[in-house]
Amino acid sequence: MARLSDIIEDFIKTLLKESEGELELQRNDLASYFDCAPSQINYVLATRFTLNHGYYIESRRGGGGYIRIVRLDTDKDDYLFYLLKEGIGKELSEQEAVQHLQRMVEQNFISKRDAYIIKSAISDKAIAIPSTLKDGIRASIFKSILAALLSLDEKK
Amino acid sequence: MARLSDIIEDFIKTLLKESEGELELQRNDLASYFDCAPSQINYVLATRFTLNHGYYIESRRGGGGYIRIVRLDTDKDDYLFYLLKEGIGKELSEQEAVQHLQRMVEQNFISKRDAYIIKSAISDKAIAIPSTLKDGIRASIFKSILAALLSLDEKK
DNA sequence: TTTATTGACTTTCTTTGACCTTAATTATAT
DNA sequence: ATATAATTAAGGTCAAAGAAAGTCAATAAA
Repeated sequence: MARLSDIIEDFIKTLLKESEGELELQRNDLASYFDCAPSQINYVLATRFTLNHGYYIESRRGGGGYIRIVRLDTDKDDYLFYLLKEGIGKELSEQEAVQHLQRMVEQNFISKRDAYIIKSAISDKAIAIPSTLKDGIRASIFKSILAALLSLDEKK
Repeated sequence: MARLSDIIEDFIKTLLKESEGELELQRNDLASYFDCAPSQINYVLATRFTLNHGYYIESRRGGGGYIRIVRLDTDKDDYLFYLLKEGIGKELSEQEAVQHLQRMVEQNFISKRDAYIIKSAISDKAIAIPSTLKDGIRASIFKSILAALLSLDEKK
């Protein structure tokens, strides 16, 4: 018997296909649809819809709350997608980050202005914590920015 | 399922646009128009029309009472400079950061795309460290970005 | 041993209502 | 006519209830 988590994963991916890569759902609805604990939805999201997998999750609690799942656009830019999935590991130095940004500008994926803003966000000065932690934070911030850039939603 | 508070927020913002940023209304009228408790109007104002959001609220009780909402329009560089120098202290919550970003978008200081990228950089998820440190890092990253935005303006 | 499942508990956000304060108007007493 | 009291007409506050999602650790399954 296929694991429920896999079934839920497939279900969400089907929904995403039908809705062109962007989807808002109610955790409790989905849980009761599959007759499982609500927290299992979180488990599925945490293990199969991470940034590294190419998905971006947003959510809100309270009345009218939701979970929003965005499939990042693979076609948009292979290099960025590669960076997000494999090119950036657990840590990223300032120097490496700047090199990535340079290349992104050269490839015309972001403007010089974008690069300048992003650089300011991930600079050593901005990340004012003990240096042992810096590269880890920088990696996660950089990935988060890549996800935003790859996000389908052009309006934003 | 759309939150009533959001609908009321939009309604007020539409009115504000029509009246060039200044508006007087009756709490009870608005509440009965939306068929909600009067105190929900206060909730909307308290959560969506704060100073950080760029609004100023004045009111008066008793007969002939009113609520006056004023959108604070400012000069871009003045605002960024103020925010950088005084408006943001040692710590900045994600919520506050988003409020500032919303205001910057509404005032056309930055694009929605910019805001989206910046938001991704300062989100709780991106800053993956113990929560006691998060707001401090966020403040310093946010300031660093503000400084970048300011210096981009100077280049012109 | 790793991966899934479950459920108790927590946090966040929204909605509602009971009660409080302030201002204006109207009625009453001097 | 005037000062005062009562009434009415606003808006404010706060806490409780409700509506979501998140976390984490214990167990179960593979």
